[in-house]
Parts: sequence; structure tokens; C-alpha cells
Amino acid sequence: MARFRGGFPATVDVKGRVKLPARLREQLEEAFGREIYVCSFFPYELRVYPLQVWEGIEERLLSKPAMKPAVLKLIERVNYGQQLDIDDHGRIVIPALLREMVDVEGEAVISGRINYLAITRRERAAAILKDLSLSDEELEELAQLEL
Amino acid sequence: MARFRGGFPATVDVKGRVKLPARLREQLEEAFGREIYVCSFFPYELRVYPLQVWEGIEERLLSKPAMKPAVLKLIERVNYGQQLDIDDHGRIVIPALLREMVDVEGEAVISGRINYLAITRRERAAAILKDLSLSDEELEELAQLEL
DNA sequence: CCCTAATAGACCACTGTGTACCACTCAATG
DNA sequence: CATTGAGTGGTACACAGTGGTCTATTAGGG
Repeated sequence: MARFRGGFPATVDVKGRVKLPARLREQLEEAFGREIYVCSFFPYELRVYPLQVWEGIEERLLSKPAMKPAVLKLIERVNYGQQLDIDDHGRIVIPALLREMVDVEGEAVISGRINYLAITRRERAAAILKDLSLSDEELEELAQLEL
Repeated sequence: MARFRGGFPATVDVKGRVKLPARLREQLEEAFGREIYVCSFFPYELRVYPLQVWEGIEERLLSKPAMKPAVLKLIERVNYGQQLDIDDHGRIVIPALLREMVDVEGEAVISGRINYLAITRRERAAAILKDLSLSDEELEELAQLEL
């Protein structure tokens, strides 16, 4: 099974077009073809799932018992996603609605997250990396993981 | 199992090319081949893992129950890494995105850390060593280790 | 019902970056 | 002193990435 890894710069133009990084695109197309599902779990991040993978997630999501508020909220968000195709040049077009919701335009970063790709504004990505300082307790936690 | 040891001077040129110290490179290639994963755990340090080793860490990281904040932060950081190959001259090219985020350029130090290599700016390495004064209590602690 | 306007999608052409290749210097060893 | 290999730097070419244009389709208004 392909594992998406690595962060790559990307730009979202005014029409919402984004070129997927060649490496990630190759992996994706080879393993799953060109059909994808684009949605957002969080306000600041867009996710690109191979359709095949997404269907599995959808399945699990809908089968959750009791339908807790958190799950309902997530389903609500995720429903504004879009099924899309990767075009011949390796680009996808992010619908205006999604772009507005997630606020990705201009400079962005696409990062592989094992089974999906994440698209965020570059500014935000940089801020995360710079500010992500760990408290002593957190360092302690990590130390215990024995990585 | 190979154990990476020792600190070596290195330079990161304007294109992001770094020659891995011959000794470390030999060890790495012999034991794991040329595929590596470069990422950053902390804002000032780049880590070079043999891909094989990295996959193990990834596994453990993703399988952590509960997903504590510290772990989530770490995953966030680590996702902006890059899977790379060592070229015929023993060099790797650090992508611009990573260079910006970690601020390694020009004079650097590459140090073996048992199962990965660390790359930092030489300036910083020197500063750390200078400031590393030990309190009396800490000296006491060390003494008890009977090294 | 037809025509016009607007928008989305496909096509095409250019540009800049990254990668591969090559050449040189310096240091170490025999 | 010569030879080898590590380390460094430059160059050229291919292609990933980018942006613009054109066409087709749809919706809205006359």
C-alpha cells in the first residue's frame, strides 16, 4: 500500500487550480487512479483522499453508533467536500465553496499524511513549525515513547 | 545494527546540497541503502533517518493510543519532511521548504545519533556547547552515574 | 424561445527549479 | 612526490510547475 509522505510547496491560483506534487501524484494515480475526494476535517486544512480510500472512511463514519455530537459535526463538514478527477497535467480544481471554507489561496503546502494529502496555507504551515514548541511535560511524554 | 557516532563539519550550499560525512554515509548505505527520510523534530535541527528506520518510527508514532497533544504536534512537524535518495557523490539535496523551516544554510554540523543523523547550523551547535554549563546539582547527578 | 453573458473546464505555451553530470581543489596516505 | 578519494562548486538540460487563452456549456434575461 502506498504511503504518502513529505511536504511540498504548491500554489492555488485564482481559479482554484493546484498542481499536486509530482511524487505524490504518481503514487496516488498508480495505486488508486485519478478519482479523489476533497474535503476538510478542520477549518484550516483541506484533505485529498483517493476515492477508494475515502469510501472506506465514509463507511466507518456512518456506522458509528449513537452519532455523538463530534461525529455529527464532522459529517456536516465533510459533506461539503467534492468528488473530483486529477486532470492530464496532474492538477485538481478546488471548488470556490471549499476554498472559501478552508481559506486556501495563493501560497500553500501539500503534505503527504500516509493515506491522504493535506493542503494548507503556507503561512500557517510555517507558523506551526516555528511555534510548535514543546513544554517540559510534553518532552517528557515524547521521551517515553522511545522513538 | 549500525550505530551512527561522531560530529562532522559540513556545508549546505545555496542549492541545499549537503555531502554526508564519508564515514556515516558508508555505514548508512551499507546497512540500509540510499533511501532516507529527512525531517525535523525541533525548529533548529534536521534529522536524517534511513527510510527503513523511519518507517518503524512512523508506525509507532501513528499507533500511539489516545493521540496526546505532544504526539500530534510532533506528527504535524514530521509530516513536512521529505523522502530522498543519497546521490552517487554521497550528497543529499534538502528541499527549500525544509531549509526555510529549520534554518540550516552555510556552515553546518552533521552528527551521528545512533540511529539517525542530525544536521544543525554550526553557529548554533557552537552556541549550545558554550552555554552548556552545569549546576552543582547536575554535576552531582552525573557523578552518581559512574561513567 | 433565442441570444447573450458568465463561468468552468480543457488546451497550450513558457519559465524557473531541481536534478544529473562534470570538473576542480585540497587533504591524506603510501 | 604521486595518487586517491573526499569535499565543493558550476553548468546544462529536462520537466515540474505556472499562467493565460479559448471553447463549450449553462443560466438568465429579453
